[in-house]
Amino acid sequence: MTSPTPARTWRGIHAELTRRINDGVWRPGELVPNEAELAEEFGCARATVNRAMRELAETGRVDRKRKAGTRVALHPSARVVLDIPVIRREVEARGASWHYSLILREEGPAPLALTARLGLAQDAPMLHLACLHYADAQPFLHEDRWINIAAVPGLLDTDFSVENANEWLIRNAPYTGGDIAFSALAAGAELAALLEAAEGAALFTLDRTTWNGEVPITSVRLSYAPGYRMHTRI
Amino acid sequence: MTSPTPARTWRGIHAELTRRINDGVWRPGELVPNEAELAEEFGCARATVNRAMRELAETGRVDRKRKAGTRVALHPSARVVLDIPVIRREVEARGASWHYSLILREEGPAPLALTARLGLAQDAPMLHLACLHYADAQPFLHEDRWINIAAVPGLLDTDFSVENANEWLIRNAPYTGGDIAFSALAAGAELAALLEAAEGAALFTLDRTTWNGEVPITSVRLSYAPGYRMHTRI
DNA sequence: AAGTGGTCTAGACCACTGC
DNA sequence: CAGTGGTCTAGACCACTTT
Repeated sequence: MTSPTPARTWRGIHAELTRRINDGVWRPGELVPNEAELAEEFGCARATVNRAMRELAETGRVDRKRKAGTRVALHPSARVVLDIPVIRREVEARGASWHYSLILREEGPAPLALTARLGLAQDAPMLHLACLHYADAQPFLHEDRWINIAAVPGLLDTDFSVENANEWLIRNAPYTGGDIAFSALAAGAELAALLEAAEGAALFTLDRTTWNGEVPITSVRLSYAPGYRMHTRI
Repeated sequence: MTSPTPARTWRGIHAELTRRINDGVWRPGELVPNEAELAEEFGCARATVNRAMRELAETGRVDRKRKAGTRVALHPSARVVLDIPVIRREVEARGASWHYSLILREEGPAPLALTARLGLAQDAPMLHLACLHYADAQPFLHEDRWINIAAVPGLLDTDFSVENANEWLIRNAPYTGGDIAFSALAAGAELAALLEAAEGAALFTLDRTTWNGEVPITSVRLSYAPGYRMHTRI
């Protein structure tokens, strides 16, 4: 086993620390030497060790606390970075041509379940959009979206039968945070018809709500056509 | 809108750069000032700007290339960090008690589709395990796993009716990389029965294959009971 | 060849937190 | 209070990429 990564670099040190954890030199829960000691051992600056350790902490391999030191994580959970691209680009990346069709546009109050979750008044004006994204001639995903009209200037002036909401919002409604949930749902009759799938088919579904500070921006459910896989590397 | 983050820190600079992108001060595709110039503007060291910029690059807000400089990303894709915990802990985090039952243990060759994907000989000795994880008395997920016997010392000596494979492998078979795919699958008759779900129910499914260098370690499919949601914050 | 980001250094001070 | 990680600095050299 040669080490293709040069030592003394933060990558080299990261690799060596990873090895020590994997090989059980440092056992789960165990306290590892502090940065100053490791810097001396590796003959490098403390900042270099810090950089390597920070990566290990970000991926959950170690837990770090001031004064308490650094410990090998007891329950290393796999941490995965998912890239959720703009839908058009995802379709095009598959070599298909993308197009898009607006199915529904409606102004009015949202379901109570939604306004409650967003912390909005029940009668807050919302824009409800539903659209289909196609890969070539095939339905790719169904987008069901509610947008907080008060939070997005210019929203009502935009023609979403031409402009697609997914990309328009990225450009025009920045957000500071939000949450995402993935699940599997059985296609109801209407959704099945739209996606040209069998009723009850298993659909990969993504629910995303975004906020700008305290202000809710939009809540969307993306239902992918059957067979969709979201893929990434570790 | 006060700025609770002090300027001059990398977080403060990160926030200010983010603001400039969000507010359109720097448009998508546009070249932003180089690190030295920004360091001068903010009155800080270049390393501090570098740290802020690195975060922006990691989350896909900007694209950086040596010599070419830093540009605001044209197609910002949402980058999401998913935490996939050890199953037992995930169940316990819901306040349920976890238990586990081995359904199948079989040594022998794997299906051709699998060996081919792993780059193993068709007759490579593999261990096939199937198990169910429970939250209290309710089936939580079904685990269908193949393990490369040659790559995992001590594998055949382990009693997986007592020890659960998920955690045993974490401790005993480190990996350097792999891939993960999420999808939605309809429950077949057997799986539906095991999960006490209706046949055809939509199941959230995770396929994960891990490698240690060039050596395939294990390939597993986790099928969660209906209703499961994988959740994270942005 | 030259410009840009990537990294490293040696030192310093600060912030948090367990004791 | 004292030990540890978190961050910042000023400077340097390097690696990559475009010109």
